[in-house]
Amino acid sequence: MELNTPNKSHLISTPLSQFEDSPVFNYINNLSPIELVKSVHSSDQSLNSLAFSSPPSVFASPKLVSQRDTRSFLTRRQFLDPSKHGLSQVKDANSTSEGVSAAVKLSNSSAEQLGRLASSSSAKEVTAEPLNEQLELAIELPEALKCDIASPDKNIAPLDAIRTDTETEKGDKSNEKHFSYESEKNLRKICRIEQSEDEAGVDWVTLVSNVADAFYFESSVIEEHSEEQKLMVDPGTISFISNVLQIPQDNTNELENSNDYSEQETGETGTQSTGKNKEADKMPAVLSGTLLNKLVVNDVAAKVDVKGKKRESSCKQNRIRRLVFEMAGAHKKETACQESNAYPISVQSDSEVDHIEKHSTPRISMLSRKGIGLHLNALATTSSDCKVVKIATLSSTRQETKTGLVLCDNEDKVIENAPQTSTDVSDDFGISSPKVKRPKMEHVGAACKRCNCKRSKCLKLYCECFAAGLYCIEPCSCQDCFNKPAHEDTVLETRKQIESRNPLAFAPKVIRSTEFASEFGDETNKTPASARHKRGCNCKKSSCLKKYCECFQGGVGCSPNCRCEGCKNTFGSKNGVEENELEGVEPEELEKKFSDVTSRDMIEEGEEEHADRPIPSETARSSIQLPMTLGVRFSRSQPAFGASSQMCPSQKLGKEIFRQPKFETHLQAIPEEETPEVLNSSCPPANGVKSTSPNCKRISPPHQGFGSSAIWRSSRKLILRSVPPFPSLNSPHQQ
DNA sequence: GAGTTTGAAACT
DNA sequence: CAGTTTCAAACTC
Repeated sequence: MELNTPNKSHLISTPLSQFEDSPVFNYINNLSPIELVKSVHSSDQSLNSLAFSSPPSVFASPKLVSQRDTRSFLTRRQFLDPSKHGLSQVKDANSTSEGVSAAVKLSNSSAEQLGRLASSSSAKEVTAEPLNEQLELAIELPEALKCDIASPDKNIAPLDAIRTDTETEKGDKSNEKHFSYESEKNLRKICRIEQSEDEAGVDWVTLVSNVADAFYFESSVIEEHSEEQKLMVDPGTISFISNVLQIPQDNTNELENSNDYSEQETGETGTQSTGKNKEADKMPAVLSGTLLNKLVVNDVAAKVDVKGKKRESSCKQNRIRRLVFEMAGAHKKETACQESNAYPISVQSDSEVDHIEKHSTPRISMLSRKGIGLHLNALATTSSDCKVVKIATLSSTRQETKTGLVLCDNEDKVIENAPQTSTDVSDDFGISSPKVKRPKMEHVGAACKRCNCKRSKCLKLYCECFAAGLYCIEPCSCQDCFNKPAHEDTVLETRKQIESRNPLAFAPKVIRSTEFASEFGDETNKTPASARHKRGCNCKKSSCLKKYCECFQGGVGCSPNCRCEGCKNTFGSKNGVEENELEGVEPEELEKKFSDVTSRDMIEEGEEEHADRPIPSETARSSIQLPMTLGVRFSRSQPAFGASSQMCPSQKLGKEIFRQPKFETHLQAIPEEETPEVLNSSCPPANGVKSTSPNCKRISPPHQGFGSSAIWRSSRKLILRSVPPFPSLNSPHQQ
């Protein structure tokens, strides 16, 4: 456990100094204050590696970078804190006796460093230790740390937090391997959880709907507000945050308990953790590892956590949340949606959390997946980066773990599978209608995605799971599947090969309208869909009115890039001309078509169509976009990703810019969070689904989120009324 | 659930 | 780059 600590300090200290000295470092710092901070943090903990390593693709977008920076603070802190805490904790533990071994392990120097870190992160909690050079690093952190410190529970929390941290670290170290391996399990579990969520979904949905406002608020708070502010803002939020933060720790604890990493006190919480919890915990741990942000939060949470033992339960939730946060933070940061998502959760009281846990977890899982997936993808692509991170800490190591890859993948797929995502989303929300759920169970599975590959070994893009960057899981009916953690190397290699051939192979297929517009110009804008398929479709017989069409499947209109024949994409024909044709053909026909396809699928309930079937592209878009933004979850997801890349990868833009994005991913993972644009485009169906669901309320937000342009038009009404979302996408025959 | 259709992915 | 084959999802019955 502690083994790493000395090394860490080592690694961290040297690298940092070096980096700082390097011209490059200076240059970077000059670029933006935020970066400077990052650098500092990173230096402190080795997070740097993370920061640097941060998945390129994901971070590619400048926006993301900025956002990240902000989050990077958090994440860094988290890392640092955890490690710090761990150290500090160790010290404390020593005093207490628990951490003795740890303390012993820690060399004086290492201990000092750790203490420094700890002090920086959470001065109160950690006794002020002599700050050395590292203090500088700490200094940068201060604000964030202060926030943590600010946490009311400091006094109390510290110990717990520390313990948890230490435990987490221990657990992490010991478990790192486990994580990698377990990560998948966790993911799967998450998926399962999601499914289970559906059951509880209703409550969750209600919560979500209720909290929607809070979400926005949250997001703003989280992102913008300093930690201190957070504390100031709301105990509840704080608790939430703390929970989130704690999750890792708690998780670690739980993990330890479950895993036998009992080295320490796991006893307190550990026993409680049930199988689910364990799973969830594991997942979180992994996630936490991957997500620095989570870590940061964790620190705070730890402090806050002190309050209650609810943590245990909350921890699980928190873990999930973390994932969400991480996802949001890492990916979107900006996207209010994510935050909102996270926030809502955070806002909830522990009891609420517990109550929600089930629900939230699934979502989270979804989100996490996405987020993770994205990260993972980035990581996968930049595995090296991840490795670098390892130096930092357990968390980093965790990131390295393959799980990350898995997650990333998931996201990708999700993104791609917009339609499914929609369904997934609906599921998430979905909780809503039971009807939806069932049909979606597939989706649920889809959420995780399920494939049915027989000859591709799930190592080709034919495999949705693989294409999405996800590992195949139980729900899959694939044969001779190599897309499993056990074959990680193979998977990664295959991915590389595919990417070498087509760098965008794993990039999101759908691109936002904006991006799109920028690239294509007005035309794209004209198209109804808010987003476009990056490569475009090549449909000849489906008229782009069936899921065979990726554009349609993604819930986006066809673009000039499409080589489709007889395009009648209800989301927007590839050419204005065609649209015109359609339109010209007649609004009526369009309506019919749209209604037939979309409406049928989407709007079953009726009136909706009204809305607007015709939907002028623009109107649709506008409506769509709005929804997206509104859709807490969705909006976030995309923004974050979009900005960063993950979410919305505009395909054309390039994976680099946006990786994630497949519709499905959005939907699946997060209807809430990520769905964003992509989802919007693709999601519509999902939305529709949800909307249909009895829980229209819930749905509405999602709808927004989904925002497929076309959908949205109808969505307006749909949202309010319960529209069946997308037609084909979700349901189906399904129906 | 089996069979067909479809279009992307992969291959040549 | 174009043509063909392979593949698995989407769809139909």
